[in-house]
Amino acid sequence: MTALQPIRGTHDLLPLEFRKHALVIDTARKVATSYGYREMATPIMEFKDVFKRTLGDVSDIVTKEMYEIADRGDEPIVLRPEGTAGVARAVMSNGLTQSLPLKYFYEGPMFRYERPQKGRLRQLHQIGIELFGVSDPVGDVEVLSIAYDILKKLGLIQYITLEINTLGDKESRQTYRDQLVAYLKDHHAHLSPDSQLRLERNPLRILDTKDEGDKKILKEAPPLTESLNQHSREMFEKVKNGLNVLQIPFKLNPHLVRGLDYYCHTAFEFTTTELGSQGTVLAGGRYDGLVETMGGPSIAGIGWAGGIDRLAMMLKDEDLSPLPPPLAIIPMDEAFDMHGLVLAKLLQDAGYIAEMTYGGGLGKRLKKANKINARYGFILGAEEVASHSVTLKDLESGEQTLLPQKQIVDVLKGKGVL
RNA sequence: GCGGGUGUAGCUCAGUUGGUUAGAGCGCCAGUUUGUGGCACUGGAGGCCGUGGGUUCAAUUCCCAUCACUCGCCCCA
Repeated sequence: MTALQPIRGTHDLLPLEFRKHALVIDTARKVATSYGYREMATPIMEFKDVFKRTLGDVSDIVTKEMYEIADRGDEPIVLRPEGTAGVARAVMSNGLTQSLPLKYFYEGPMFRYERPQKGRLRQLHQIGIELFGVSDPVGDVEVLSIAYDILKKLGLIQYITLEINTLGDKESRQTYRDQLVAYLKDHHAHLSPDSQLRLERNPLRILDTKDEGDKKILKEAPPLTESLNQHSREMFEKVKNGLNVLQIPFKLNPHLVRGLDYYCHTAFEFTTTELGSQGTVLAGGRYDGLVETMGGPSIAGIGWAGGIDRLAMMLKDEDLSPLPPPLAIIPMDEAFDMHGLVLAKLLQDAGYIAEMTYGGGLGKRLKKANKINARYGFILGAEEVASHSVTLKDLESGEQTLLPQKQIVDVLKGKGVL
């Protein structure tokens, strides 16, 4: 039986759920396109180095969450755990650093070897936006605006809060890191075990702790804002101003720290309380140093990734537009099935959704027509076939009329059916 | 990776203080209705009670392990 289960942390997307995914993707694609962002796709597999170099050697994603694939070559290959590094790699591979700015939208599966939970899968699906070559904060604002529009169009924005913070540039970040570490070292013994570990590996993440004891210690800690240099402060001011101008509400969260190494300056998260502990639904920030760490020129970058699975989970069945009712093709006997298929094709070519009913006589097939929610049925019996006609039945009123097959498209149009 | 909970029919869930053939509702199939559906009535199929092992005369029930889901932590979208 275990062989019949999907692999842990993966899911089948049956039509109902698939439509929610599709709605998220279609909405995002439409909005991104309206901002001039172009859709692209990178391979699902990459050399391990692409992520190792960029995400930071100590991040969980690199140290323990990547699916490594056995390959015949020597270079280790992995299933991509996130999208940005691959897109940055593609920019360099294709020599696109000469044609800035670059504006991209992408969508697809990512893979992380984690313990599955609600909203946390091993195969997860993301939409994402990347903007390369714009160091001005107007880029930050634009990218945030795209995210906001998408969430709004999905009807989810009322359940979602935008939190933002700045990490400052490299210099500010380093200064602050030193200060924070110095302070926390004095309190080392009182920190939670998790945070003690983070102090070595990624001290900034301690700011985001959920431990009450840690939180108390952090209250007295030097605030990040004081370590920001002039430039970093100005950047952040402009971002906040821009959001105000566009009337995008946000909450400052000085404890917001992105996990991935490549982030600097603006960091943001769209969060919800609807999904339990997996509250982040879309997140990102600025990553000016990313391309350079991969061995390319120094190019500014900013972007975000959104969790399709999480967003889709927030959608209700009613958020989906109802499927148009199909036309049911009803041969009265298997002998007329082929005639039915021919008739169906006629309707399909005219732009209608025509669904065949299979097996059984008239009564059984009418039942099947009801089940697929058809509004009209096209009955084909010996009489109809002999006279190249068809009986059109209104499945709501029961009213039916015999008409020549040639006329059916016109008749449907006359009834206003499309 | 760490800690807690759950696992009975396609779905939602009863139940068995360890003891013959494990139930309901919905859904599915068929019949009443062999050129007329929705409603109704009648009947039927479908479960190695997640999987493997142990204890016992006897296990779906108790114990252990395992798998999956789930809640929290870690991490992240």
